[in-house]
Amino acid sequence: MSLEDELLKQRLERIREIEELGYRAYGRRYEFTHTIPEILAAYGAKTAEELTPETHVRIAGRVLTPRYMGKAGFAHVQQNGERLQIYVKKDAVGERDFRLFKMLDIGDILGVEGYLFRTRTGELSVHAEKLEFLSKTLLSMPEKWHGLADVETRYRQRYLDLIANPEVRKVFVTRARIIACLRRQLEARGFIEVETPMMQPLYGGATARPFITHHNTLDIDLYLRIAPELYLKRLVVGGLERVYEINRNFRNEGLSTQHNPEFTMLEFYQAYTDYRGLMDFSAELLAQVALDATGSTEVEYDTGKLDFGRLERYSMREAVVHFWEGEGCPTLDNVCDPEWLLRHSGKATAGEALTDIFERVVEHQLIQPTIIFDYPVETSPLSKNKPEDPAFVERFEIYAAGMEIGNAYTELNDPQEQRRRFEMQLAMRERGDEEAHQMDEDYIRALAYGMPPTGGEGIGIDRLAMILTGSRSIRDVILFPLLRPEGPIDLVRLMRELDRK
RNA sequence: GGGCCGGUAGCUCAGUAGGUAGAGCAUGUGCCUUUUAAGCACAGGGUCGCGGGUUCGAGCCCCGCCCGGCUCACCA
Repeated sequence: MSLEDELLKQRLERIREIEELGYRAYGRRYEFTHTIPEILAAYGAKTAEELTPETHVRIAGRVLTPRYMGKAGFAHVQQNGERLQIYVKKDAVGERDFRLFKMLDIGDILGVEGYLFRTRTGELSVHAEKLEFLSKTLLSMPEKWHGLADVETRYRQRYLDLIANPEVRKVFVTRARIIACLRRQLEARGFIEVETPMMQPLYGGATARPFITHHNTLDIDLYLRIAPELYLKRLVVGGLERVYEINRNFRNEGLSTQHNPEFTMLEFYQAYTDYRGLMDFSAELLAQVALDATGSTEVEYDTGKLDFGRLERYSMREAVVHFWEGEGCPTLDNVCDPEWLLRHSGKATAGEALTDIFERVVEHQLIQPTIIFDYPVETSPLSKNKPEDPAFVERFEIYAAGMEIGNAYTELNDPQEQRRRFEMQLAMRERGDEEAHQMDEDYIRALAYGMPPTGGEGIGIDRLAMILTGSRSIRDVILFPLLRPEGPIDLVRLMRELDRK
Protein backbone atom coordinates (compact mmCIF):
# COMPACT_ATOMS: atom_id res chain seq x y z
CA MET A 1 0.00 0.00 0.00
CA SER A 2 1.44 3.36 -0.96
CA LEU A 3 1.78 6.11 1.55
CA GLU A 4 -0.93 8.13 -0.06
CA ASP A 5 -3.40 5.23 0.19
CA GLU A 6 -2.39 4.68 3.76
CA LEU A 7 -2.61 8.34 4.65
CA LEU A 8 -6.04 8.77 3.14
CA LYS A 9 -7.26 5.69 4.92
CA GLN A 10 -5.92 6.97 8.22
CA ARG A 11 -7.50 10.35 7.72
CA LEU A 12 -10.88 8.93 6.77
CA GLU A 13 -10.73 6.74 9.85
CA ARG A 14 -9.88 9.82 11.87
CA ILE A 15 -12.94 11.59 10.55
CA ARG A 16 -14.97 8.75 11.98
CA GLU A 17 -13.24 9.16 15.35
CA ILE A 18 -13.79 12.90 15.35
CA GLU A 19 -17.45 12.37 14.66
CA GLU A 20 -17.65 9.74 17.39
CA LEU A 21 -16.44 12.38 19.82
CA GLY A 22 -19.39 14.48 18.70
CA TYR A 23 -17.67 17.00 16.44
CA ARG A 24 -18.41 17.69 12.79
CA ALA A 25 -15.50 16.80 10.52
CA TYR A 26 -16.58 19.67 8.30
CA GLY A 27 -17.90 22.28 10.62
CA ARG A 28 -20.16 25.26 10.25
CA ARG A 29 -20.14 28.90 11.15
CA TYR A 30 -17.63 29.91 13.80
CA GLU A 31 -17.92 33.29 15.48
CA PHE A 32 -14.39 34.49 16.10
CA THR A 33 -13.78 37.58 18.18
CA HIS A 34 -10.61 38.56 16.32
CA THR A 35 -8.68 37.48 13.30
CA ILE A 36 -5.19 36.33 14.15
CA PRO A 37 -3.60 39.42 12.57
CA GLU A 38 -5.96 41.54 14.72
CA ILE A 39 -4.83 39.75 17.86
CA LEU A 40 -1.18 40.18 16.99
CA ALA A 41 -1.75 43.86 16.30
CA ALA A 42 -3.78 44.48 19.45
CA TYR A 43 -1.88 42.32 21.95
CA GLY A 44 1.51 41.74 20.35
CA ALA A 45 3.10 44.41 22.52
CA LYS A 46 1.35 43.54 25.79
CA THR A 47 3.41 42.10 28.61
CA ALA A 48 2.55 38.93 30.51
CA GLU A 49 1.26 41.05 33.40
CA GLU A 50 -1.08 43.01 31.15
CA LEU A 51 -2.67 39.82 29.86
CA THR A 52 -5.20 38.35 32.27
CA PRO A 53 -7.67 35.49 31.88
CA GLU A 54 -10.16 38.26 31.14
CA THR A 55 -8.58 38.81 27.70
CA HIS A 56 -10.91 36.25 26.24
CA VAL A 57 -10.76 35.45 22.53
CA ARG A 58 -12.12 33.08 19.91
CA ILE A 59 -9.90 32.45 16.94
CA ALA A 60 -9.95 30.17 13.93
CA GLY A 61 -7.38 28.98 11.46
CA ARG A 62 -5.28 26.21 10.09
CA VAL A 63 -3.28 24.09 12.54
CA LEU A 64 0.46 24.02 11.96
CA THR A 65 3.32 22.47 13.93
CA PRO A 66 1.49 20.76 16.78
CA ARG A 67 3.80 19.77 19.62
CA TYR A 68 2.33 17.22 21.97
CA MET A 69 3.70 16.61 25.42
CA GLY A 70 1.68 14.03 27.23
CA LYS A 71 -1.28 15.74 28.78
CA ALA A 72 -0.67 19.14 27.19
CA GLY A 73 0.62 20.56 23.97
CA PHE A 74 1.17 23.53 21.73
CA ALA A 75 0.33 24.30 18.14
CA HIS A 76 0.36 27.29 15.86
CA VAL A 77 -2.80 28.38 14.15
CA GLN A 78 -2.49 30.31 10.90
CA GLN A 79 -5.04 32.73 9.55
CA ASN A 80 -4.60 35.33 6.82
CA GLY A 81 -0.93 34.54 6.59
CA GLU A 82 -0.14 35.07 10.28
CA ARG A 83 0.33 32.66 13.15
CA LEU A 84 -0.68 32.55 16.77
CA GLN A 85 0.29 29.86 19.22
CA ILE A 86 -2.28 27.93 21.22
CA TYR A 87 -1.67 26.02 24.43
CA VAL A 88 -3.98 23.11 25.08
CA LYS A 89 -3.87 21.52 28.48
CA LYS A 90 -6.02 18.54 29.37
CA ASP A 91 -7.01 20.06 32.73
CA ALA A 92 -8.17 23.23 30.98
CA VAL A 93 -10.11 21.87 28.01
CA GLY A 94 -11.40 18.58 29.42
CA GLU A 95 -11.16 15.02 28.25
CA ARG A 96 -13.16 15.33 25.02
CA ASP A 97 -11.42 18.44 23.60
CA PHE A 98 -8.06 17.05 24.55
CA ARG A 99 -8.70 13.83 22.69
CA LEU A 100 -9.65 15.93 19.69
CA PHE A 101 -6.47 17.95 20.06
CA LYS A 102 -4.33 14.83 20.00
CA MET A 103 -6.12 13.69 16.87
CA LEU A 104 -5.33 16.83 14.90
CA ASP A 105 -3.39 16.66 11.70
CA ILE A 106 -1.27 19.45 10.35
CA GLY A 107 -3.54 21.49 8.15
CA ASP A 108 -6.81 20.85 9.95
CA ILE A 109 -8.91 23.93 10.56
CA LEU A 110 -9.75 24.60 14.15
CA GLY A 111 -11.66 27.09 16.28
CA VAL A 112 -10.10 27.92 19.64
CA GLU A 113 -11.66 29.72 22.55
CA GLY A 114 -9.58 30.80 25.52
CA TYR A 115 -7.59 33.64 27.00
CA LEU A 116 -4.36 35.29 25.97
CA PHE A 117 -1.19 34.81 27.96
CA ARG A 118 2.52 34.65 27.49
CA THR A 119 4.42 31.40 27.78
CA ARG A 120 7.58 30.94 29.76
CA THR A 121 9.55 31.86 26.65
CA GLY A 122 7.42 34.96 26.19
CA GLU A 123 5.35 33.99 23.18
CA LEU A 124 1.84 35.39 22.97
CA SER A 125 -0.51 32.40 23.05
CA VAL A 126 -4.10 31.41 23.56
CA HIS A 127 -4.67 29.33 26.66
CA ALA A 128 -7.39 27.11 25.23
CA GLU A 129 -10.58 26.43 27.11
CA LYS A 130 -12.70 25.09 24.32
CA LEU A 131 -11.98 23.71 20.85
CA GLU A 132 -14.23 23.44 17.84
CA PHE A 133 -13.34 21.32 14.85
CA LEU A 134 -13.98 23.15 11.59
CA SER A 135 -12.44 21.24 8.68
CA LYS A 136 -10.38 18.14 8.00
CA THR A 137 -7.42 17.89 5.71
CA LEU A 138 -7.06 14.52 3.99
CA LEU A 139 -3.69 15.16 2.38
CA SER A 140 -0.42 16.05 4.01
CA MET A 141 0.82 19.60 3.98
CA PRO A 142 4.16 20.69 2.53
CA GLU A 143 7.20 20.44 4.73
CA LYS A 144 7.15 22.93 7.59
CA TRP A 145 10.69 24.16 7.35
CA HIS A 146 11.46 24.43 3.65
CA GLY A 147 7.89 25.14 2.55
CA LEU A 148 6.84 24.20 -0.94
CA ALA A 149 9.75 24.64 -3.32
CA ASP A 150 8.77 22.73 -6.44
CA VAL A 151 7.98 25.50 -8.90
CA GLU A 152 5.54 23.45 -10.90
CA THR A 153 3.52 22.43 -7.84
CA ARG A 154 3.55 26.00 -6.61
CA TYR A 155 1.87 27.17 -9.81
CA ARG A 156 -0.47 24.22 -10.25
CA GLN A 157 -1.56 24.06 -6.60
CA ARG A 158 -1.31 27.70 -5.70
CA TYR A 159 -3.38 27.12 -2.55
CA LEU A 160 -0.52 25.05 -1.15
CA ASP A 161 1.95 27.71 -2.15
CA LEU A 162 -0.16 30.26 -0.29
CA ILE A 163 -0.36 28.10 2.82
CA ALA A 164 3.28 27.12 2.92
CA ASN A 165 5.04 30.24 1.66
CA PRO A 166 3.88 33.39 3.46
CA GLU A 167 5.75 35.72 1.10
CA VAL A 168 3.58 34.50 -1.77
CA ARG A 169 0.53 35.84 -0.04
CA LYS A 170 2.28 39.20 0.32
CA VAL A 171 2.91 39.35 -3.43
CA PHE A 172 -0.77 38.98 -4.20
CA VAL A 173 -1.80 41.37 -1.46
CA THR A 174 0.55 43.91 -3.00
CA ARG A 175 -0.85 43.21 -6.43
CA ALA A 176 -4.34 43.91 -5.12
CA ARG A 177 -3.09 47.10 -3.52
CA ILE A 178 -1.57 48.23 -6.82
CA ILE A 179 -4.87 47.77 -8.60
CA ALA A 180 -6.81 49.45 -5.81
CA CYS A 181 -4.42 52.39 -5.90
CA LEU A 182 -4.81 52.82 -9.63
CA ARG A 183 -8.59 52.69 -9.32
CA ARG A 184 -8.55 55.20 -6.51
CA GLN A 185 -6.43 57.65 -8.47
CA LEU A 186 -8.50 57.31 -11.62
CA GLU A 187 -11.76 57.67 -9.71
CA ALA A 188 -10.38 60.74 -7.96
CA ARG A 189 -9.83 62.34 -11.35
CA GLY A 190 -13.34 61.60 -12.56
CA PHE A 191 -12.67 58.47 -14.60
CA ILE A 192 -15.42 55.88 -14.69
CA GLU A 193 -14.75 52.19 -14.89
CA VAL A 194 -16.40 50.15 -17.63
CA GLU A 195 -16.29 46.65 -19.00
CA THR A 196 -16.12 46.13 -22.74
CA PRO A 197 -16.33 42.89 -24.71
CA MET A 198 -13.73 40.21 -24.23
CA MET A 199 -15.30 38.22 -27.04
CA GLN A 200 -15.05 40.30 -30.16
CA PRO A 201 -16.04 39.66 -33.78
CA LEU A 202 -13.02 41.67 -34.89
CA TYR A 203 -9.86 42.04 -32.84
CA GLY A 204 -7.80 45.17 -32.70
CA GLY A 205 -6.12 47.80 -30.62
CA ALA A 206 -2.76 46.04 -30.62
CA THR A 207 -0.59 43.91 -32.85
CA ALA A 208 -0.89 40.30 -31.75
CA ARG A 209 -2.33 36.97 -32.76
CA PRO A 210 -5.68 36.23 -31.10
CA PHE A 211 -7.37 33.23 -29.57
CA ILE A 212 -10.42 32.10 -31.48
CA THR A 213 -13.58 30.77 -29.89
CA HIS A 214 -17.04 29.92 -31.13
CA HIS A 215 -20.56 30.86 -30.17
CA ASN A 216 -22.92 27.98 -30.86
CA THR A 217 -26.31 29.68 -31.08
CA LEU A 218 -25.10 32.51 -33.25
CA ASP A 219 -22.77 30.11 -35.04
CA ILE A 220 -20.00 32.66 -35.30
CA ASP A 221 -16.33 32.62 -34.48
CA LEU A 222 -15.26 35.23 -32.00
CA TYR A 223 -11.85 36.44 -30.92
CA LEU A 224 -10.76 36.83 -27.33
CA ARG A 225 -9.72 40.42 -27.21
CA ILE A 226 -6.12 41.41 -27.60
CA ALA A 227 -6.99 44.89 -26.28
CA PRO A 228 -10.09 46.87 -25.27
CA GLU A 229 -8.85 50.02 -27.00
CA LEU A 230 -11.30 50.38 -29.85
CA TYR A 231 -14.32 49.86 -27.61
CA LEU A 232 -13.08 52.33 -25.02
CA LYS A 233 -12.65 55.00 -27.68
CA ARG A 234 -16.16 54.33 -28.95
CA LEU A 235 -17.22 55.24 -25.41
CA VAL A 236 -15.26 58.47 -25.59
CA VAL A 237 -17.19 59.23 -28.80
CA GLY A 238 -20.32 58.55 -26.77
CA GLY A 239 -19.37 61.14 -24.19
CA LEU A 240 -17.71 59.04 -21.51
CA GLU A 241 -14.86 61.47 -21.56
CA ARG A 242 -12.80 59.84 -18.85
CA VAL A 243 -13.11 56.12 -18.99
CA TYR A 244 -10.99 53.16 -17.92
CA GLU A 245 -10.99 49.41 -17.78
CA ILE A 246 -8.82 47.01 -15.79
CA ASN A 247 -9.22 43.58 -17.23
CA ARG A 248 -7.70 40.68 -19.08
CA ASN A 249 -6.27 40.67 -22.58
CA PHE A 250 -5.47 37.47 -24.42
CA ARG A 251 -2.65 37.07 -26.88
CA ASN A 252 -1.92 33.81 -28.62
CA GLU A 253 1.83 34.08 -28.53
CA GLY A 254 4.85 32.75 -26.75
CA LEU A 255 5.20 32.33 -23.01
CA SER A 256 8.12 33.70 -21.09
CA THR A 257 9.03 35.22 -17.77
CA GLN A 258 7.43 38.40 -19.10
CA HIS A 259 4.51 36.99 -21.10
CA ASN A 260 1.44 35.05 -20.04
CA PRO A 261 -1.24 34.36 -22.66
CA GLU A 262 -3.80 36.16 -20.51
CA PHE A 263 -2.62 39.23 -18.74
CA THR A 264 -4.14 42.21 -17.02
CA MET A 265 -4.10 45.64 -18.52
CA LEU A 266 -5.26 49.01 -17.35
CA GLU A 267 -6.41 51.18 -20.24
CA PHE A 268 -7.68 54.70 -19.74
CA TYR A 269 -8.79 57.44 -22.06
CA GLN A 270 -9.08 61.11 -21.31
CA ALA A 271 -10.76 63.52 -23.68
CA TYR A 272 -9.19 66.90 -24.43
CA THR A 273 -5.67 65.92 -23.44
CA ASP A 274 -2.77 64.57 -25.46
CA TYR A 275 0.30 62.47 -24.88
CA ARG A 276 2.09 65.28 -23.10
CA GLY A 277 -0.74 65.45 -20.60
CA LEU A 278 -0.57 61.69 -20.16
CA MET A 279 3.18 61.79 -19.48
CA ASP A 280 2.58 64.03 -16.50
CA PHE A 281 -0.37 61.95 -15.35
CA SER A 282 1.64 58.73 -15.71
CA ALA A 283 4.41 60.12 -13.54
CA GLU A 284 1.90 60.90 -10.78
CA LEU A 285 0.15 57.55 -11.12
CA LEU A 286 3.32 55.50 -10.95
CA ALA A 287 4.85 57.42 -8.08
CA GLN A 288 1.71 56.93 -6.01
CA VAL A 289 1.39 53.25 -6.92
CA ALA A 290 4.99 52.58 -5.96
CA LEU A 291 4.44 54.40 -2.69
CA ASP A 292 1.25 52.50 -1.87
CA ALA A 293 2.69 49.13 -2.87
CA THR A 294 6.09 49.35 -1.24
CA GLY A 295 6.00 52.34 1.08
CA SER A 296 8.48 54.25 -1.04
CA THR A 297 8.85 55.62 -4.54
CA GLU A 298 12.27 53.98 -4.60
CA VAL A 299 11.92 50.30 -5.27
CA GLU A 300 14.52 47.56 -5.04
CA TYR A 301 14.60 45.19 -7.97
CA ASP A 302 17.03 42.67 -9.44
CA THR A 303 18.33 45.33 -11.74
CA GLY A 304 19.04 47.75 -8.90
CA LYS A 305 17.09 50.53 -7.25
CA LEU A 306 14.32 52.05 -9.37
CA ASP A 307 13.12 55.56 -8.63
CA PHE A 308 9.47 56.00 -9.51
CA GLY A 309 9.63 59.48 -8.09
CA ARG A 310 10.98 60.74 -11.36
CA LEU A 311 10.45 59.48 -14.90
CA GLU A 312 13.25 60.22 -17.28
CA ARG A 313 12.10 61.24 -20.74
CA TYR A 314 13.80 60.79 -24.11
CA SER A 315 12.45 60.81 -27.63
CA MET A 316 13.14 57.55 -29.40
CA ARG A 317 15.77 59.29 -31.52
CA GLU A 318 17.41 60.91 -28.51
CA ALA A 319 17.45 57.58 -26.73
CA VAL A 320 19.33 55.87 -29.56
CA VAL A 321 21.98 58.58 -29.40
CA HIS A 322 22.06 58.72 -25.60
CA PHE A 323 22.25 54.96 -24.99
CA TRP A 324 24.47 54.04 -27.92
CA GLU A 325 27.19 51.61 -26.83
CA GLY A 326 30.61 51.33 -28.41
CA GLU A 327 31.89 52.72 -31.69
CA GLY A 328 30.02 54.77 -34.26
CA CYS A 329 27.70 56.69 -31.99
CA PRO A 330 25.21 58.50 -34.22
CA THR A 331 24.25 62.15 -34.04
CA LEU A 332 20.69 63.39 -33.80
CA ASP A 333 20.93 64.21 -37.51
CA ASN A 334 21.96 60.59 -38.21
CA VAL A 335 18.92 59.14 -36.50
CA CYS A 336 16.68 61.48 -38.50
CA ASP A 337 18.35 60.45 -41.74
CA PRO A 338 16.52 57.57 -43.52
CA GLU A 339 19.70 56.48 -45.28
CA TRP A 340 21.65 56.20 -42.04
CA LEU A 341 18.79 54.26 -40.43
CA LEU A 342 18.42 51.83 -43.31
CA ARG A 343 22.17 51.24 -43.31
CA HIS A 344 21.94 50.15 -39.68
CA SER A 345 18.94 47.81 -39.93
CA GLY A 346 17.56 45.23 -42.29
CA LYS A 347 14.07 46.73 -42.10
CA ALA A 348 12.18 48.03 -45.11
CA THR A 349 11.34 51.56 -43.97
CA ALA A 350 13.16 54.24 -42.04
CA GLY A 351 10.58 54.12 -39.24
CA GLU A 352 10.77 50.38 -38.80
CA ALA A 353 14.56 50.64 -38.91
CA LEU A 354 14.59 53.22 -36.14
CA THR A 355 12.34 51.03 -34.00
CA ASP A 356 14.56 48.05 -34.69
CA ILE A 357 17.71 49.93 -33.72
CA PHE A 358 16.00 51.30 -30.63
CA GLU A 359 14.98 47.83 -29.52
CA ARG A 360 18.43 46.42 -30.04
CA VAL A 361 20.43 49.28 -28.60
CA VAL A 362 18.29 50.95 -25.99
CA GLU A 363 15.51 48.80 -24.61
CA HIS A 364 17.56 46.54 -22.35
CA GLN A 365 19.23 49.58 -20.82
CA LEU A 366 15.99 51.19 -19.70
CA ILE A 367 16.26 50.11 -16.10
CA GLN A 368 15.22 53.35 -14.43
CA PRO A 369 11.58 54.23 -15.07
CA THR A 370 11.77 56.05 -18.38
CA ILE A 371 9.41 57.52 -20.93
CA ILE A 372 10.37 57.08 -24.57
CA PHE A 373 8.33 59.31 -26.87
CA ASP A 374 7.72 60.01 -30.57
CA TYR A 375 7.40 56.76 -32.47
CA PRO A 376 7.49 56.13 -36.22
CA VAL A 377 4.04 56.05 -37.79
CA GLU A 378 4.51 52.56 -39.27
CA THR A 379 4.27 50.79 -35.94
CA SER A 380 1.41 52.90 -34.58
CA PRO A 381 -1.77 52.65 -36.65
CA LEU A 382 -4.01 54.28 -34.02
CA SER A 383 -1.91 57.29 -32.96
CA LYS A 384 -2.02 60.85 -34.16
CA ASN A 385 0.79 62.24 -36.29
CA LYS A 386 3.09 64.93 -35.04
CA PRO A 387 1.98 68.02 -36.98
CA GLU A 388 5.53 69.14 -37.74
CA ASP A 389 6.80 65.63 -38.53
CA PRO A 390 4.07 63.40 -39.99
CA ALA A 391 6.33 60.35 -40.24
CA PHE A 392 6.15 60.25 -36.44
CA VAL A 393 3.27 59.97 -34.05
CA GLU A 394 2.56 61.38 -30.62
CA ARG A 395 3.16 58.21 -28.71
CA PHE A 396 5.21 57.15 -25.72
CA GLU A 397 6.04 54.00 -23.88
CA ILE A 398 7.06 53.63 -20.27
CA TYR A 399 9.95 51.32 -19.49
CA ALA A 400 11.24 50.08 -16.17
CA ALA A 401 13.65 47.28 -15.26
CA GLY A 402 14.20 46.75 -18.98
CA MET A 403 10.52 45.95 -19.59
CA GLU A 404 7.81 47.85 -21.35
CA ILE A 405 5.14 48.56 -18.78
CA GLY A 406 3.08 51.25 -20.48
CA ASN A 407 2.07 52.54 -23.88
CA ALA A 408 0.21 55.77 -24.59
CA TYR A 409 -0.64 58.14 -27.36
CA THR A 410 -2.61 61.02 -28.61
CA GLU A 411 -5.48 59.17 -30.22
CA LEU A 412 -6.01 59.47 -33.93
CA ASN A 413 -9.49 60.96 -34.21
CA ASP A 414 -9.58 61.79 -37.93
CA PRO A 415 -11.69 59.04 -39.55
CA GLN A 416 -10.23 59.59 -43.02
CA GLU A 417 -6.70 59.25 -41.70
CA GLN A 418 -7.76 56.23 -39.61
CA ARG A 419 -9.21 54.64 -42.76
CA ARG A 420 -5.92 55.18 -44.58
CA ARG A 421 -3.95 53.69 -41.67
CA PHE A 422 -6.16 50.61 -41.60
CA GLU A 423 -5.71 50.22 -45.35
CA MET A 424 -1.96 50.45 -44.85
CA GLN A 425 -2.26 47.66 -42.26
CA LEU A 426 -4.37 45.59 -44.64
CA ALA A 427 -1.61 45.88 -47.22
CA MET A 428 0.89 44.67 -44.60
CA ARG A 429 -1.44 41.80 -43.80
CA GLU A 430 -1.59 40.82 -47.44
CA ARG A 431 2.17 40.77 -47.45
CA GLY A 432 1.97 38.11 -44.74
CA ASP A 433 2.05 40.13 -41.54
CA GLU A 434 -0.43 38.13 -39.44
CA GLU A 435 -0.35 40.69 -36.68
CA ALA A 436 -1.24 43.67 -38.84
CA HIS A 437 -4.39 45.44 -37.79
CA GLN A 438 -7.77 44.47 -39.22
CA MET A 439 -10.12 46.95 -40.84
CA ASP A 440 -12.79 47.86 -38.30
CA GLU A 441 -15.45 49.73 -40.17
CA ASP A 442 -17.69 50.21 -37.15
CA TYR A 443 -14.80 51.91 -35.40
CA ILE A 444 -14.32 54.19 -38.41
CA ARG A 445 -18.04 54.91 -38.27
CA ALA A 446 -17.76 55.83 -34.58
CA LEU A 447 -14.89 58.21 -35.35
CA ALA A 448 -16.97 59.64 -38.19
CA TYR A 449 -19.41 60.91 -35.59
CA GLY A 450 -16.57 62.90 -34.11
CA MET A 451 -14.29 61.91 -31.24
CA PRO A 452 -12.88 64.71 -29.10
CA PRO A 453 -9.13 65.02 -29.08
CA THR A 454 -8.12 62.33 -26.63
CA GLY A 455 -5.14 60.82 -24.92
CA GLY A 456 -5.14 57.10 -24.16
CA GLU A 457 -2.82 54.84 -22.22
CA GLY A 458 -2.35 51.22 -21.31
CA ILE A 459 -0.37 49.95 -18.32
CA GLY A 460 0.58 46.31 -17.95
CA ILE A 461 -0.52 45.43 -14.44
CA ASP A 462 1.38 42.14 -14.24
CA ARG A 463 4.71 43.68 -15.12
CA LEU A 464 4.12 46.60 -12.80
CA ALA A 465 3.31 44.06 -10.09
CA MET A 466 6.50 42.16 -10.89
CA ILE A 467 8.58 45.24 -10.36
CA LEU A 468 6.80 46.35 -7.21
CA THR A 469 6.94 42.88 -5.63
CA GLY A 470 10.47 42.01 -6.71
CA SER A 471 9.26 39.08 -8.80
CA ARG A 472 11.47 37.84 -11.58
CA SER A 473 8.76 35.93 -13.44
CA ILE A 474 5.28 37.04 -14.50
CA ARG A 475 4.08 33.65 -13.21
CA ASP A 476 4.91 34.78 -9.72
CA VAL A 477 2.35 37.59 -9.91
CA ILE A 478 -0.40 35.60 -11.66
CA LEU A 479 -2.21 33.24 -9.30
CA PHE A 480 -2.80 30.55 -11.87
CA PRO A 481 -0.41 31.02 -14.79
CA LEU A 482 -1.09 28.97 -17.89
CA LEU A 483 0.65 25.57 -17.81
CA ARG A 484 0.22 22.43 -19.81
CA PRO A 485 -2.38 20.10 -18.26
CA GLU A 486 -0.71 17.94 -15.67
CA GLY A 487 -2.08 14.49 -16.46
CA PRO A 488 -3.85 12.03 -14.17
CA ILE A 489 -4.09 12.96 -10.50
CA ASP A 490 -5.70 9.71 -9.43
CA LEU A 491 -7.16 10.95 -6.18
CA VAL A 492 -10.80 10.45 -7.13
CA ARG A 493 -10.34 6.76 -7.85
CA LEU A 494 -8.67 6.33 -4.50
CA MET A 495 -11.39 8.19 -2.67
CA ARG A 496 -14.05 6.18 -4.45
CA GLU A 497 -12.41 2.94 -3.41
CA LEU A 498 -12.06 4.00 0.20
CA ASP A 499 -15.64 5.23 0.21
CA ARG A 500 -16.97 1.73 -0.55
CA LYS A 501 -15.29 0.20 2.46
C1' G B 1 10.50 26.24 -31.85
C1' G B 2 16.33 26.18 -30.46
C1' G B 3 20.01 25.75 -26.35
C1' C B 4 21.08 24.63 -21.18
C1' C B 5 19.29 22.53 -16.44
C1' G B 6 15.96 19.54 -13.66
C1' G B 7 12.00 15.35 -12.39
C1' U B 8 14.31 9.79 -6.55
C1' A B 9 9.05 8.55 -0.26
C1' G B 10 3.37 13.18 0.92
C1' C B 11 7.34 17.54 1.35
C1' U B 12 12.81 19.14 1.19
C1' C B 13 16.85 16.72 -0.70
C1' A B 14 21.39 12.95 -0.87
C1' G B 15 22.65 8.81 -3.97
C1' U B 16 30.25 7.65 -4.63
C1' A B 17 32.96 3.81 -9.73
C1' G B 18 26.86 0.71 -13.05
C1' G B 19 26.39 -3.90 -7.87
C1' U B 20 20.05 -5.32 -2.82
C1' A B 21 17.29 2.76 -2.85
C1' G B 22 18.90 6.74 1.79
C1' A B 23 18.30 11.12 5.36
C1' G B 24 15.36 15.01 7.64
C1' C B 25 10.41 16.57 8.00
C1' A B 26 5.58 14.35 7.64
C1' U B 27 2.78 9.49 8.96
C1' G B 28 1.73 5.24 12.79
C1' U B 29 2.60 3.25 18.02
C1' G B 30 4.54 4.32 22.98
C1' C B 31 6.58 8.03 26.85
C1' C B 32 6.25 13.18 28.13
C1' U B 33 1.27 19.23 31.65
C1' U B 34 5.14 26.06 29.07
C1' U B 35 6.95 23.65 23.83
C1' U B 36 8.34 26.23 19.46
C1' A B 37 12.44 23.16 13.20
C1' A B 38 9.95 20.15 20.99
C1' G B 39 12.45 15.62 22.48
C1' C B 40 13.29 10.11 22.98
C1' A B 41 12.27 4.91 21.16
C1' C B 42 10.31 1.71 17.50
C1' A B 43 7.64 1.00 12.87
C1' G B 44 5.36 1.63 7.98
C1' G B 45 5.92 4.11 3.36
C1' G B 46 9.37 4.05 -3.46
C1' U B 47 6.10 2.12 -11.19
C1' C B 48 13.74 6.46 -9.00
C1' G B 49 8.76 11.18 -14.85
C1' C B 50 7.27 7.45 -19.10
C1' G B 51 8.91 3.91 -22.97
C1' G B 52 12.79 1.42 -25.33
C1' G B 53 18.09 -0.04 -25.55
C1' U B 54 23.22 -1.48 -23.73
C1' U B 55 24.78 -4.77 -19.65
C1' C B 56 25.29 -10.74 -15.87
C1' G B 57 23.26 -6.29 -13.41
C1' A B 58 20.72 0.61 -14.72
C1' G B 59 18.30 5.86 -10.20
C1' C B 60 23.26 6.25 -12.65
C1' C B 61 25.20 4.92 -19.57
C1' C B 62 22.50 5.50 -24.75
C1' C B 63 17.85 6.77 -27.73
C1' G B 64 12.83 8.62 -27.93
C1' C B 65 8.85 10.95 -25.39
C1' C B 66 6.19 13.74 -21.26
C1' C B 67 6.29 17.76 -17.56
C1' G B 68 8.75 22.01 -15.51
C1' G B 69 12.58 26.01 -14.99
C1' C B 70 16.05 29.38 -17.21
C1' U B 71 17.52 31.42 -21.81
C1' C B 72 17.31 32.89 -27.20
C1' A B 73 13.81 34.13 -31.04
C1' C B 74 8.46 36.88 -31.23
C1' C B 75 5.48 39.74 -28.25
C1' A B 76 3.22 43.75 -23.79
